[in-house]
Amino acid sequence: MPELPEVETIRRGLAPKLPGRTIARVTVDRPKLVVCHTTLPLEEDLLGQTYQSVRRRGKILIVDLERTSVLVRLGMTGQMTFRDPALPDAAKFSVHPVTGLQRAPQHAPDKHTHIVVEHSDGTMACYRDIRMFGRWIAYPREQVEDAPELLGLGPDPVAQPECLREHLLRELPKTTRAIKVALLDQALICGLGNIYVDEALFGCRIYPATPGRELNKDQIEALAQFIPSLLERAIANRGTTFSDYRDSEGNPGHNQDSLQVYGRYGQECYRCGSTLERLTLGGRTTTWCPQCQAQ
DNA sequence: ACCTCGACCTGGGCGC
DNA sequence: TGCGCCCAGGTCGAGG
Repeated sequence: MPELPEVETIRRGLAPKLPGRTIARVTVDRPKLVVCHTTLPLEEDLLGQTYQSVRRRGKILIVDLERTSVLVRLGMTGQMTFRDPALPDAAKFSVHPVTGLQRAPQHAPDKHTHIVVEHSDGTMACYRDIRMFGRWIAYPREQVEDAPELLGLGPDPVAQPECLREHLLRELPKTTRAIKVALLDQALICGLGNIYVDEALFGCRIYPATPGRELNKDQIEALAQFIPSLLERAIANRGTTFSDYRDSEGNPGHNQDSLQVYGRYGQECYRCGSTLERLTLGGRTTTWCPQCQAQ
C-alpha cells in the first residue's frame, strides 16, 4: 500500500529520469485503469509530448507533459518504474515481509504491467499493478490544478507541515469519527494510509477509536508534530522500511524507523512489552497497544 | 451534512 | 496435491 513516503520515493526516482524525454508509444492493456479527460484517448494524446516535471500531492503522483498532466494513483499495489533496456532487469521483485509491497530498480514488463510508455530514446516508463486499484487520470494541463482529485485533498503533511497544526485543531473537534478513520480521510490530511495512521497513533499514544472531537489540544498538537517527522523518516528510509529487511527478520527491530505496530498484532509492544491488540475501524484492521494507547 | 459500509481486485495463506 | 475460503486495503458510490 503505497502511502506518502513510498510515492515520494517513486517521485524522486522518476524526477531525474523523465523530464526532457519524449513519448513515442503508449500501450494500455487494461482500459479500466485509465480515466481520460483529454480530447484524444491517452495512447494518442501523449504521443510526441515531452515530460516537464514529476510532482506529488499526498499519495498522488503528478506527471506533467507539455499539454497534458497525468495523475497517477497507485492504489494498493501500483508501481511506476523507469526502464533502460541497456541496463539489467531485476530477476525478481523484493517483497516486503510485512506490507507485501514489491519493489525492483527496473523490471521487464510482465503480466501485471498494464501501461507501458515508450520513449524516443528506447527507454520506457512501466506501470505495474497487481490488484488494479490504481488509476491514471489524464487532464489537459491547464485544467489539472482544478482536478477534483487534487482540490479535494487536505494539507500534505510533508509539503505543507506549517498548515497542519491549525487545520487539525480546526477540523478534528468537528467530527465524531474515530481519529483512526479521520486520519485516513484524504480530505482532512492527505498521504496517510493504514500503516502510517496506526504508527502515528501509537507514536502519540492515542487510542485509535477516540472520536475526533474528544481529542484534547495536546493530542492534536502531538499528531501535527509527529506525523511529518514520521513520514520524513520513512522517506529518508526510501519508503516503508525497505532497508529494514534484516531487522524485521527475527530481531525485535529496535530500529526507530521500523514499524512499531502495523502488522504486529499479538506480538509484544516494543515500548512496554504488552501484547498488541487489534480492532476494526472504518473497515480497516487497526493494531494498537492497550497499555501505551489507553482508552 | 455527515457517516458507514460494501464493491472493486488479485495473490497468498490456511484448513480440509 | 489441490481446492475453496478469507484476508489485505484506497477509493467511491449507495444507503442510513
